[in-house]
Amino acid sequence: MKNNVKITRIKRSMTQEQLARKVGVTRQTIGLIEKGEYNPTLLLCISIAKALDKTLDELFWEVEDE
Amino acid sequence: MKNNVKITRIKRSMTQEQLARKVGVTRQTIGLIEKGEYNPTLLLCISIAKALDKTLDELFWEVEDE
DNA sequence: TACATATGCAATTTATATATTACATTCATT
DNA sequence: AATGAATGTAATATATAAATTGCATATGTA
Repeated sequence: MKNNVKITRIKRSMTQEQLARKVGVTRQTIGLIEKGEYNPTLLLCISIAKALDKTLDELFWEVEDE
Repeated sequence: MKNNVKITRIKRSMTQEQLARKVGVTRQTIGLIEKGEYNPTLLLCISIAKALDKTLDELFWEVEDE
């Protein structure tokens, strides 16, 4: 479950902590999602996408394998 | 959490049961997701999208409110 | 009418996403 | 080298996605 969260967050000059707070989850949750060994819920994916000004597809669609 | 699963499934002439089987979940899970009062995981959303030949955005992105 | 198919829905159980707490590591800066 | 900020990671607890079972309802059709 690879995704583009980490690279996009860094481009936005945000820390995991900042993204987590904006999205309303803990830093650890963001870290695990970025690591790709996690299966977040749809609402969380949508929140992350909006926080990073991206769409679901841009962050989570056919990033690799799957 | 509205989405376009139901309308797309019907266009494809599939039953909830058929979609559920193709995706590997139960009919009830599909029913609840279509009803929109459910928060499926990303992997399930991706499976549903592929089963219906759509992308995440087409099924789950800014369908309404949010 | 009677029967089959598709769907809605509710209760309970199970699996897992997420929170919480805590500590280790990396890296930049002083 | 020492300090602090950012991140990795692990154990346990809690919330909730999803499974399971079962029954009700609607609708088409023989």
